[in-house]
Amino acid sequence: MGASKSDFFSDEQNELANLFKAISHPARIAIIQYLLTVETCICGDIVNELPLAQPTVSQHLKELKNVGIIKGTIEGTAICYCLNPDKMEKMENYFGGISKELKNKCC
Amino acid sequence: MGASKSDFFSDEQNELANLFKAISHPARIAIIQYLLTVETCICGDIVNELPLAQPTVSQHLKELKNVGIIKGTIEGTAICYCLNPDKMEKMENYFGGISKELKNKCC
DNA sequence: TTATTATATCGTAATATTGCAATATTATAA
DNA sequence: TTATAATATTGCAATATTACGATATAATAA
Repeated sequence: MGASKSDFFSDEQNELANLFKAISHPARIAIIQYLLTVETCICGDIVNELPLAQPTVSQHLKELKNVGIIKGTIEGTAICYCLNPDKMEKMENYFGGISKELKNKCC
Repeated sequence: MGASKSDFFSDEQNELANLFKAISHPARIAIIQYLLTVETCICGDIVNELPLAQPTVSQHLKELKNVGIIKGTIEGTAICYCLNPDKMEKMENYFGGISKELKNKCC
């Protein structure tokens, strides 16, 4: 046996879990943070911003891409990454719903 | 080498990553969901709500407890779990900050 | 005391993640 | 065409996560 009995959970539960898994690593939090500080979406040197080797950064970017949190378009030799507001909003809304619920409970 | 070069990232980046890691599994999303539907914090039978064996559920609860997302107090034979609004708010605020930033960018 | 009930911990197998060197790919420049 | 630059993929070692049977612990009930 091992990891992940996702068949027994709802699509919604699995999607949320996958989105949160994508941002559950400090390097990927840092990538998102960097994308926010850059003026436009045209970036390119994310590798130089992180204390990790190029293949490792590429892998982290792939994971963010796989769940749709970032989008990348080819811009000559470089690649232009930007955040996908829809996915960020999906996660934000999850907490929005929860904090409303919590106000009606004890604790 | 392997997992986690957390020393190279900030405390804030690591804390956020750890919080999101805690909710990056459908079972733990389901646990949070269940805690929200229960009227009061006095619960107990979370095991029966999930398609997982008792030791597995206990392990998932432990991970949520470790990062402070849930709190548990002994209530006779059972244990009363409830969500910690502070941690939920911390995650919610993270997205609040981001969606503000995103409004000023392209994409 | 001896059940019983609820939860936690231990041990272990299966699988997933992280990180990077080496190499491949892709697009432009010379 | 042959560099050069930027990013992706492959392969692999180290480590982490997931799941659960067996067992331990803690609180009440008989």
